[in-house]
Amino acid sequence: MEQKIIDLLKRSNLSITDSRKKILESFFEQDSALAHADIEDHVGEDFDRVTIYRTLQTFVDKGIIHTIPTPDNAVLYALCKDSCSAGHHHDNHVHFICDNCNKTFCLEHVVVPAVQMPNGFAASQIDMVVSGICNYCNATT
Amino acid sequence: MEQKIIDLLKRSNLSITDSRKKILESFFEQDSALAHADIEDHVGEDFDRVTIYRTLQTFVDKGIIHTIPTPDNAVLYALCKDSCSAGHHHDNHVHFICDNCNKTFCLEHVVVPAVQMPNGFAASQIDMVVSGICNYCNATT
DNA sequence: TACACTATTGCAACTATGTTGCAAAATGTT
DNA sequence: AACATTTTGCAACATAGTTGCAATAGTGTA
Repeated sequence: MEQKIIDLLKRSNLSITDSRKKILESFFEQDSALAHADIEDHVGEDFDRVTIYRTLQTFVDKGIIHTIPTPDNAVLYALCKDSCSAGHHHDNHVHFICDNCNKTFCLEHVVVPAVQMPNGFAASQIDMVVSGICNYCNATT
Repeated sequence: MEQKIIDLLKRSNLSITDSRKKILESFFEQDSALAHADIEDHVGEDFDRVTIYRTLQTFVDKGIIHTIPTPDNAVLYALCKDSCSAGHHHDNHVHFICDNCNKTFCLEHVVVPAVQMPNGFAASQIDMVVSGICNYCNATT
């Protein structure tokens, strides 16, 4: 784990710091997307709020994580797959928010469908967020 | 216009107040969706910030307006079509954000397509936000 | 390993956004 | 017009996010 994280930082041309390691760790330990507050909880008092903001921004810039739009307007972050590179996200999958456990997942294999735009409108990016009940909650109720 | 607004308020079982009239007016004068800040600009110093928050919330509850999720996590509001009623929004159209003029539009006639969910996931609501260039900006550049 | 250079962090202060309780004012009803 | 009910404005508070700057830690080089 430790080595995996260090490799990822090196590959992204980032220096290896405690905060970056700890924050990336949060993402690897969790299969769902994380809000800023979740990360603050995970890293505890070790790091300043501002450091977390800046670190997340750095990770987004380098293509390590991506942000997820949510209907309730909270900012969520999730790990990018390997096909993302600095400044160029390949984030065309559907995101899923569970109404029960409130976790957000990247449905990596569900591609956002194309839609026919009205005359004059040109689409460059499409975000699709589905909410409902996730597979874990469905299995346990 | 004045009468149209009063009728709408009456139909929604809301009392007719200056702030509600002025805020509804903002929506009727503008064909695109409005952020809280836009409304604050439009109504000027006439009303308290808190009043605007509460009025918008009331309108959402009564099915007069609906919120739009945006990728940059700003809250936007737009008028509902007549098919919306209190507590029951029929908001299954696609929303469009122009990268040029930054306005947000409801594409009333573009219905959100269905997507195949992975095993175990049950969808109850789907939000789709498209960004690109709107018809007005395309026509004038 | 020690040095110097650069990048990163923490702190403090600030802005923006949104919420709550309560008293005052406006609205609707009789 | 008088009353009961809503709605509003104010003040205070809570949360989220940003910026400048000095202190600190990380990196490459000798």
